[in-house]
Amino acid sequence: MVTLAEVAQHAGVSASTVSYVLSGKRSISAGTRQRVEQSIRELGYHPNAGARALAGKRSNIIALMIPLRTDLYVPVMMEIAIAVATTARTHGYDVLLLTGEEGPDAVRRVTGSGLADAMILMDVELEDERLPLLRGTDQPSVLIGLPADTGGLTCVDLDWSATGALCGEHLAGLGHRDIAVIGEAPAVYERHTGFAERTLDGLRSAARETGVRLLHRPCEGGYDAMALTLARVFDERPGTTGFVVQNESAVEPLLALLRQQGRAVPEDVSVVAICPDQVAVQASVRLTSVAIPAQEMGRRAVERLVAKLDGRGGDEVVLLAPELTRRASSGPAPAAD
Amino acid sequence: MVTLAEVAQHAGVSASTVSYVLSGKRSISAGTRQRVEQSIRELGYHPNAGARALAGKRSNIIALMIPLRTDLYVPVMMEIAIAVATTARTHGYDVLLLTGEEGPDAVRRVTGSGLADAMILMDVELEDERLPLLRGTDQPSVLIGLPADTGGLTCVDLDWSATGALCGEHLAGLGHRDIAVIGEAPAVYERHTGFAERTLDGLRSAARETGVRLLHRPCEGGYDAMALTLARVFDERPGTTGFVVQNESAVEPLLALLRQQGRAVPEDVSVVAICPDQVAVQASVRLTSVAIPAQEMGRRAVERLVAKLDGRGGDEVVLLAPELTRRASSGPAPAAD
DNA sequence: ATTGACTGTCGAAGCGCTTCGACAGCCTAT
DNA sequence: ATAGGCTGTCGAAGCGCTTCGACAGTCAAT
Repeated sequence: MVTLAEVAQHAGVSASTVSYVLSGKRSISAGTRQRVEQSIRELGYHPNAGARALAGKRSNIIALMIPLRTDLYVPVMMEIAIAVATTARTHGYDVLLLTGEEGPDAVRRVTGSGLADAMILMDVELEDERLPLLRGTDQPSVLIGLPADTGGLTCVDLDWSATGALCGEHLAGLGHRDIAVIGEAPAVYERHTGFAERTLDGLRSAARETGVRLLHRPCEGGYDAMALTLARVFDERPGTTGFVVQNESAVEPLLALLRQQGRAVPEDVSVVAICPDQVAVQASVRLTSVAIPAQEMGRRAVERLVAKLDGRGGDEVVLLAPELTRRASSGPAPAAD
Repeated sequence: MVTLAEVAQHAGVSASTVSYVLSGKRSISAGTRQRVEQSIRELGYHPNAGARALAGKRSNIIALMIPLRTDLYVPVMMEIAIAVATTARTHGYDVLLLTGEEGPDAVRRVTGSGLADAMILMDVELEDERLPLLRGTDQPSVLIGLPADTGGLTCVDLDWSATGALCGEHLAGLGHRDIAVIGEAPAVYERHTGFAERTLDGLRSAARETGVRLLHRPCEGGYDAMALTLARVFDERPGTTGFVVQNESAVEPLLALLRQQGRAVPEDVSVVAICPDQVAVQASVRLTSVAIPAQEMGRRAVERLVAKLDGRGGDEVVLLAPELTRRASSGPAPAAD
């Protein structure tokens, strides 16, 4: 293993000079710089991360805490994680992967040990038990997701309430009067995940303003669960002509079941999905949808975090505006019989 | 920030004693140990990771290199990543997330800087450009996936060739004579990803031995691509009654298209999928499938790696035996007309 | 009693880096 | 000619930990 001292010797300068060439924190003459850089290349020198962290009091590592569950939006989580890792690298940071398993202890451990300089938390619940810890430390952090109280926190999220409203308004604007919302699994609501509740809020207020009737049904994914849910929906509201689906694994089952029941999309029934674009275009009917901008969420989170690490900017809530893309699954409500 | 020295002072012992209490590398009297542990708890001490890495020459970090692409088996990748992170924690390691983006440079950087003690590589190609680097370093590594030449490497993977054979034998055993293989996207074969080619090899040799005809067609996922592919298959081999699908995003489209064409599953056509169990049971027809044991692959990879780090065991190729679960999508071939 | 082997603890060195203060050499303004 | 200010480089201290060798004390065997 090559050390700074060896590079210094090879280049005929002192260790501190090499360090300053590397960090750029003091001016170095062009000649010296070139000689040092040459030596670094020739010897294949890589600064030792541990020594750097110890002496410099920064690890250049960002911790990313992802949910342990694989029941929820897996591709979205993955896309966020990859965007975080990629963006972090462009700022000179590496990413440490933590699962939710350890819970608040992971926050303590990472903060306390100086393993990471900062952290990004995903899958934030409305009353998340990790929040007091974050507020109580001076280590920068960014949440992807919105807790109930955002005071003293930096958050990045899709504006779910606007997303719900957008879906509601779209269907209402097409003349639908009875709308069913196929939501995430019941467990998601039970643990008070912000995005699910907020979407519902947005839908409700849109419904109120447009005089539309809303029926919300949580739904585990898959065919069987969806079949049951759908039967109940039509049972309770036979006149339902609009669907908003916020559950990736219910999308395709819903389309198949509607087809099977002889309800044409979009002639008889309109469907709006809240899902990644890829899912929307790969479905059996190209879906009108509000995209989940996973990549952008990951990127923005890192950028906010790096800004904080550089002492730029403070706490802030970044809400990304939803965009509805009209595709083939939504159209005017059929004339009432 | 609390340091070792402060803990030592608080407990009335020397720093080295505290260190030995922590590491257990020398015997400590029960009384001293308790006093030290008490002080650690009271002060909320966490050893500084950088200092540890520097002095101990181990970072207790495992690097995990995941593919940048999100076009391939995303849930599988995610599940592996989570299993790796979870298993690593139980052995006292954290996980550093690297994307394939940096390519071989990432290997150099991590190895050279001592950032990680070892690494796990996913999405290994048959002639992967990272392999020479791994062979040339004494840092332990494990591949998830099998390159062409496994000499001097430790690999963990599903036995894809056996998987292909198992699928072929299952369908042949049910009397099917014409089998179509719906594979991954053409790009996957072009970049010589081992698992895709090996599965095909297994299928081919099973076909040879059972006298079955095989038609292999790569396929991008989604409905449109699948529709095109399916049309070509029946065009070329009208008598096809068995399908093997190795492409998550083609599974549901295939089922829908078959249904649409009036071909009943499993009465007219049998389908065997190679996919995670969750996909198999959530599909519109519960699919006979060979599961991709993502969790186990992640777990085994970490365990092999930890063994190597502890100086136990050397290079080894671990092939997990495939298991075919018979569900509702496969049955006897229909009598020939 | 004396030796020898353990046990439990300590002090000090050192891991590879960053950073602070010092200073030589040079240039510009007086 | 001299003071003052830059620029570029160096030496040394120190970050918080691990680990090695030393050693005081205890106990069993001679």
